This record gives sequence, C-alpha cells and structure tokens, in this order.
Amino acid sequence: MLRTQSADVRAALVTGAIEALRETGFAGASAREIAARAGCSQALVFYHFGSVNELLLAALDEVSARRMATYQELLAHATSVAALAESARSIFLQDLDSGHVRVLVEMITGAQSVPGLGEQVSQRLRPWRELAEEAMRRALGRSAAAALVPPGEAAHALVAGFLGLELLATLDGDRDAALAVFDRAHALARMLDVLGTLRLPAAGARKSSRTQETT
Amino acid sequence: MLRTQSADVRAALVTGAIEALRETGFAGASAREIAARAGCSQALVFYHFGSVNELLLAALDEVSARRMATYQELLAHATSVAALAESARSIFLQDLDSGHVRVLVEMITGAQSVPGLGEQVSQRLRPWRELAEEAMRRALGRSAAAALVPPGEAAHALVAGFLGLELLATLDGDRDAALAVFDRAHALARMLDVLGTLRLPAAGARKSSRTQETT
DNA sequence: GTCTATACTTGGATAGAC
DNA sequence: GTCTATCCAAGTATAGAC
Repeated sequence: MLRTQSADVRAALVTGAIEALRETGFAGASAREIAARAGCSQALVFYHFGSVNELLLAALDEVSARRMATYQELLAHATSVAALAESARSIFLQDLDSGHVRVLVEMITGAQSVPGLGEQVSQRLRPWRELAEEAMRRALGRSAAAALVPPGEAAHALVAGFLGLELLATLDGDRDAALAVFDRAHALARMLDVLGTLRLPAAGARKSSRTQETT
Repeated sequence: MLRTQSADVRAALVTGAIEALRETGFAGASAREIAARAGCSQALVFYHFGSVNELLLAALDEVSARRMATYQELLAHATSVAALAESARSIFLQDLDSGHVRVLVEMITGAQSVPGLGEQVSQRLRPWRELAEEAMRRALGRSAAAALVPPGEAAHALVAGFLGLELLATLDGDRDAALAVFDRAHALARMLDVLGTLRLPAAGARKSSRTQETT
C-alpha cells in the first residue's frame, strides 16, 4: 500500500473529526475545529471531502469499520443470552471510553438540522443493527427464549439501549449506573437461558432445575 | 393572573424554541430561527432570557412541566409491571408525536458543545428519573420482581430506553419498531408479574399456573 | 497538495429609536 | 417592551500563490 502524504492528511482529518464529534459535539465539529485537531489548514477539509458533512460521514464510517471487527469476534462466542449480556457490557465499556457510540449519537441528532443527512446516517447504522440481530439470533439459539423475544425486536432494543445509556452516562459522567444495568441484564439473561434449556427437551428431561452456569 | 403582553411574548418564544429544537435540532435552534417562529424580533430573545441557551433551558423546563402532570396521572394507576409497560407505551407514543423527548435528547447532546450546560440539563432530567423510579417502585410492589429488578436500576434502563428508542424512531421515521419493543416488554412484564404473585404467598398456594391477566 | 487570504453567510449580542 | 440597525465573531467555501 502506497503511503502518499495526502492519505495521511485525510486520515488525520478523519480522526480529528472523530475527536471533535466526541468532545465538542456535532454543533462544535466545524471545519476549523477539526483542522486544528488535525494540524492542517481548514481549506483541506473542502479539498479532500468537499464539505464538512461529508467528512463527518467519513468519520462515522471509520468508527464503524474500527469497531465492527472487534464486535464480531466478541459476539461470535456469545452462544447464550447471558454470554451476550457479558459481551455487550464489555463492548459498552470500551465504546464509552473510546467515544465511538458518542460519535454515532452526535451524527443521529446532528442529522436533525441538516436535510438529507438522516438518511445517510441511517444507512451507516444498518451494519450495527444487523450485527446486533445476528448476535441475538446466535445467543437465543433455537431455544424457547427465541419465542419469548424475537431476535429482531431484541436487537432493536439492544441498539436503543446502547444509545440511551450512552446519553445518560456522558451527561452526568457516571458510568456505574449503566454498568449496573448491564449486570442486571446479565443476571436476568441467565434466568432466560435456563428457561430455554428447560423447555427445549420437550417435557421429558427436567432432571434438574439448578442454575446452569454459562461462563 | 395578569396577562401582560410581555408574558405572551415570553410564552411565544418558549414554544418557538420547543418547535425549533424539535424540527431543526440544537444546532439549528438559533435566536433568529426561534424569533421567526415566535413572530417577533430576534432581539427579544436576549431581552427576555439573556442568551439563547437560557431560552432553550426554559423550553426544556416548559416541556417537563407540561408532561409531568400527565405522566403522574398515568403512572399512578400502574400497580403492576405489565400495567406500567402499557402506560410507558402510551406515554412514548404521545411524546413521539409531540416531540417532547426529542427536545430532551437535543438538549442532552447539545450540552456537549456548550461548557456547563450539561450540568443544568442533568438537573432538569432529575424529576423524570425520580418519576420513573417511583413508577417502578409502585409497579414492582413488594413482590419478588422487586428483588429481581431493583427500582433504581429499572428506572435508569427505562429512561435510557426512552431516549434510545426516540433516537432510532426519528432517525428512520419508523415508530412501529419501537412500539413492538414496548409490546414485547408488556408480554414479558406479565410473566414477571405472575412470578411475583407465585413467590409472595411463600410456597403454599401454587394452585394454578395459568397466566394471570393484568388489564 | 497545501498554504494564506478572502468573499460571503449566519449567528450572538448590544445600541438606540420609538 | 419592542423594534431596526449594527457590530463582531465564527463558519463555509473558494481563489490563488507556492
């Protein structure tokens, strides 16, 4: 891969945009602000990306790409609802630190003030939704839990929960409340997993009702 | 109550600010935009409120006040988790139409770009959180469900869910996905209510396992 | 490709007439 | 109290030198 100096500037602008979205929000993510973080001229924003909004969308793409690989790996091993809850907790914590979900939230709300932007943000959110649904499907398996909670709905709720908890966590700088929710979800998920194993063997093998550990 | 013409202008500015936040987002809620909606001069924003941000906070106060009464009434009758889920659904639908939660979300994210604003938004969010917790406490009662899900945590999750579902619903103009989540929550809540009644009588009255209807 | 300089627009905020 | 007029800061975007 050839490393032109132009590509470096593009990359610097994208990471600058990510930082700006994270720290100053959509309203504060101006070409000047981003260029200052990237250490280059404000004019380069328009040369390389055409407009500020295009750069912000590129930043959202970058965030998605960065996380998708990590997510897939983490979620691939979550073959129970409890395990999924644990993975979700760790993902949430990582994203809170790195600010990735914040970038997404800022773009969603920022889209409100720019006609047509909402559509493009929505498109970029789709991989996240599909990943969540796939993870849900894998976690629920073909157990009774899947009948209780269809993967599609569960995934929608999961994504919404991520966004909402992120909003609250950054608003008052308290991540413990959100983590407590994930821990509670983990405990409830264990119950759900047990329910699933109890129902599936079709009323012939209820030899034990002890809680099954799903580490 | 004396109705000075000045009070009318103040009110018009506040409702104009609410509309602006709802339709153009925090980034688009400028003094000029708001004044245009209120049908008065932009200078009056500063005369009456000192700054745009102060006006936006007043708008948030107004939204809170408008909804709090309705909420309290609706939630007072929710003495089971299932009934709470139903109330929550109807509240969510109302707020989605009126845009009240949107105003809150815009202020939360907008606070990211204005130092010190986050604190004030957080303060104004507190009544909503307390209301949610009180409703949770009443819905869970002293049943076993309360042990499964502490009211504080449940309330935090509920508020986060509202915010997250609002974000997704307005992003792609699809309210059905959110409503499906509430319906699912309702079904699960019914199960939780049953669990509660089964446990409370202290292992002596399991005469029936049919689902108890909690209309 | 990157910079400086600049044209143009929008927004926050104030002054002063009425 | 409300308006018009205005100042100033900040933002988008482009032109042109290097």
